[in-house]
Amino acid sequence: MDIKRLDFNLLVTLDALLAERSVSRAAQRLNLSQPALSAQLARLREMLGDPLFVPSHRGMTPTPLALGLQAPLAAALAQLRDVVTSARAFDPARDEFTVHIAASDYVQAALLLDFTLALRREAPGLRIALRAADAARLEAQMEKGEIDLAVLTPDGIADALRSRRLFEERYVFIARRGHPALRRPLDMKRFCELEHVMVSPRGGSFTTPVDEVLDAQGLRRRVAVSASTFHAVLDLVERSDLVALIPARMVEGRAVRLRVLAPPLPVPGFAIHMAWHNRNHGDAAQRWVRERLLAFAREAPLMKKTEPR
DNA sequence: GCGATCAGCTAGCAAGGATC
DNA sequence: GATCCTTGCTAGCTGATCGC
Repeated sequence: MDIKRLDFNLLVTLDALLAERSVSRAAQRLNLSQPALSAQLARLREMLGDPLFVPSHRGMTPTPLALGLQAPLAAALAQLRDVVTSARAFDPARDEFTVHIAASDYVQAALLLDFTLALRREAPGLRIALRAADAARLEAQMEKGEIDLAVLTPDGIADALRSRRLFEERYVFIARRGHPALRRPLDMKRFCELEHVMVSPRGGSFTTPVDEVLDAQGLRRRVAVSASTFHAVLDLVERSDLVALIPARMVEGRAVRLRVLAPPLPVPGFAIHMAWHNRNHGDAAQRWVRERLLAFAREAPLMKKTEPR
């Protein structure tokens, strides 16, 4: 094949078709009309000597050749984007851009809200869209450009994504100020007798790794409420005699209403990473946001002290 | 609802001629 | 030889339409 005759726009078209599996949706994605994209597909078919996509019940199914091209094509286009975007100068004080960040309610409260305010001071033209993280769909959302950056635990990050550790988190024990059970020191027996509220992001679960640690010691705590967000946990603990183990960063600034103690048993903490797609790796604006987030996460004040039990 | 095709339109490009 | 203008061709677009 003579590369001088190759229309590189057709490779972008093929990439969009492989992502969307539909001529109409690929056309929408590229801001072209459906006939224009259909014609480009016809030229791709002629160029590669393969049907590339065959009609199926809903949309188009890629042929083995098209599927085989998907990964190397995506990598090549990402490299091309790197070449172009890294050459573009980026000025946070003047440029206008939007970044879509996916994270859990914990990460949003513990890190991203303050980060958003700090970032806006440096980049007034910046728009930030905070979205709920869905680990199962994350890679596809990033591939489509719906999500630029995700902040989550490493087990939710697909191998194909790039990632970097932001910080380590630990759990603290919380109860409302004036809780009658905490007039005496908190030991394991009292810890297990108290009524707990825990987080189950997918809903319905009443056990966490803490319960496995307790189980190994032949102990059991009473989980009375399972909530879907950490905010609900904080609210319930502040308004009742329920207690909870909660990531330390969640209780920053709540010392007036809450007592924060070290847990009476070793509770494994967790790491928070940021993840991004190869397509954004070289983009100057995206890179700036990632660098600022990394610096912010490592500088952000973390409640290091807990009351003595 | 979807992809493919057609007719008509526009923009870009190469070739050829005129002018300096 | 360089530059400018005209002309014809081609690629690619859109809206309309067809068949599945």
